[in-house]
Amino acid sequence: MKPKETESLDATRHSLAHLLAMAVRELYPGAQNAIGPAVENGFYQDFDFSNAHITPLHSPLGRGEKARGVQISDADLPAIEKKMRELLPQWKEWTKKEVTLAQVKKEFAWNAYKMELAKEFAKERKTLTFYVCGGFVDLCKGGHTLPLAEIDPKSFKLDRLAGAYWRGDEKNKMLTRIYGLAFATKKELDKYLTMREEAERRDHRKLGQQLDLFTLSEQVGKGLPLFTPKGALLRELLNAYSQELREKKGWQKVWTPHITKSELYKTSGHWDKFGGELFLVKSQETKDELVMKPMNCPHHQQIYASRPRSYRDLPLKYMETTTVYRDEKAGELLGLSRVRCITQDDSHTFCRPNQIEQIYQELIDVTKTFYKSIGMQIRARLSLRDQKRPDKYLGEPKLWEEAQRILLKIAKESGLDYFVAEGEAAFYGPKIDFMAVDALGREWQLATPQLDFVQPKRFGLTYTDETGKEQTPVMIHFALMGSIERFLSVYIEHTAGAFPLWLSPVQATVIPISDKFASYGAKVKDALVKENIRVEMSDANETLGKRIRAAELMKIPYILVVGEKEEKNGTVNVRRYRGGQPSSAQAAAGEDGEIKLGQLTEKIRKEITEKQYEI
RNA sequence: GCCGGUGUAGCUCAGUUGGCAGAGCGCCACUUUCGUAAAGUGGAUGUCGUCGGUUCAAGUCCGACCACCGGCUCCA
Repeated sequence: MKPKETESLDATRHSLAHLLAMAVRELYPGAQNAIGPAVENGFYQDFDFSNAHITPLHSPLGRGEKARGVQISDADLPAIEKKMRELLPQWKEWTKKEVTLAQVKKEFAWNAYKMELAKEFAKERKTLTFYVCGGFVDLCKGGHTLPLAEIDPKSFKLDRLAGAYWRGDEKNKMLTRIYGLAFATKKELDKYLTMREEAERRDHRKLGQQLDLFTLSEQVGKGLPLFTPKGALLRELLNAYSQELREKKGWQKVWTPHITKSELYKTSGHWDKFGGELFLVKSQETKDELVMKPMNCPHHQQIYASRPRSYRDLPLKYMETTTVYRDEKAGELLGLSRVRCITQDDSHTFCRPNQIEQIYQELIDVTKTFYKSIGMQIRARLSLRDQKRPDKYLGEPKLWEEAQRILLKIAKESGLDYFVAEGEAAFYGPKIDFMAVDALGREWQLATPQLDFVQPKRFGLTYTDETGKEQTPVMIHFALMGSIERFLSVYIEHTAGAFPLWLSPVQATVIPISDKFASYGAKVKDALVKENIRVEMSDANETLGKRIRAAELMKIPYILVVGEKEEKNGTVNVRRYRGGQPSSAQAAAGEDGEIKLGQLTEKIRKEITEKQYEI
């Protein structure tokens, strides 16, 4: 979409927020409306219904019996939407009027929220303006271009109800927010709704259940997922690959415990920042104040500090896949995407400043390879500190500038598609975030190499340089997938559960046409097992169609049908996931259809080893 | 945490104004042995989220709690 069109669409969305306010105030006299900007896909308006009542005209229930305080639910949205459409034709022209605070008070004395804003704006010496349309007056800074009456009444829709704190502050009163969706045309609105349905179909929580990958138990606790054999296999395969790629570049596994004295995080600086998120552990034997580890960097630094280091030892590359624990707010937990036990494929590298570039290059290489193998595109976000708020960050400004200069150079030279985001840096250093783009076009922050000059200094880490002087090493944090749980939530939705062959928990299923061919089926299965291919054989007690359907629903990449013809020729009839019944043309091209057993195992083996992305 | 919604069989869901808890899939048994997305017959399956209240009678009405879902920066 061109910027100009976006602009006018936003103006329309903002205007619709005004219309929404009018509709609500007609149906619920006394309802106070608050803010109402355009948002990503539509608009919203916050309301306080505590002084509202339903007009008798619209609801006989409202008559006197509950004069004050109305509760509304999703069921009321259609009526409000209908009212909006009714009012729409009158919204022909926008009139702007500059007003004084006194005039605002005269119009909006009943609306505490409008008054609060108006008083504030007056104090800031902003010009107060009214915008009037369709006979509806509202305090507004403007931005209305189109006569609302001209839009397609079907191009917008009220979406859902939500609670929202007044001005986004949880100390304030919670208002009822009504969200609407609006697009330039009905067609685009429908397209968006279809996309959202698709996202729902791909919801990792749903697929996790359908494909038997993980489960949540009330008895275990919120945000603590349990992985089934298939899910655990997925985790292991991904992690093994993540570690294998780094192992090839010199990273070495280390191991650290899951609980630690809280002292460690006081030294690292995490206590002040994340103290509230720590799970506390009580020792019955000692007086130690223990916590579940929320991250691994301090532990890895203790390994570094365990003996004197020379510049010849650097870079020192540690990696560890381990679970850390964070006590997230209950309302923020969600499937696998927000959990309280987070498994990181973590690594920490200690190096000299002049080695940073090389390490980054290695990490970028690893990242590119990994994401290519799983079929996701990546983009890099260069996260720098907010220039205006230096107090948010630890460390000397000079080190920051140097670090930011280095990262910018690396980003430019890596050939990565990158963009700069100010104010997104970690408190201890700038970083490059890799954003993965999923099948629905959504972007997710996953892999993140982060440069850290602060922690090594705090822990007093040193190495002896070639002149015999003590120096502080630089530390680079890096997790390829970030958190495996969160990564899986994204990846399940990206693939809709149809994983590439090398990651499929079950790679092939053998389906003998009938019991008569079960022994040949077993032979085929054994041949695949011998090649370390994950294969199952279905029980011939069900009809062929039903077994094929079951295999398709479980998204098994290779469906191998064997019957009389196959047994006689020593072949297998290959049907790929979602490929339908193999045609003779495919067979001729050597793709699906009849294929010699030996050729099949070779073909599958090769596909697995090459980790080709094929869904 | 807060606002709104939902909670009935393993899964997806029905259950009118309060009156003997249901369907499909799955599961189990038997029959069928099949050539590419659901064979047939029969059977088992429930603390209707939990606790309390109203009632002759509660899945249904009232209250509290729990879990899950949508949302809570984007300043008229």
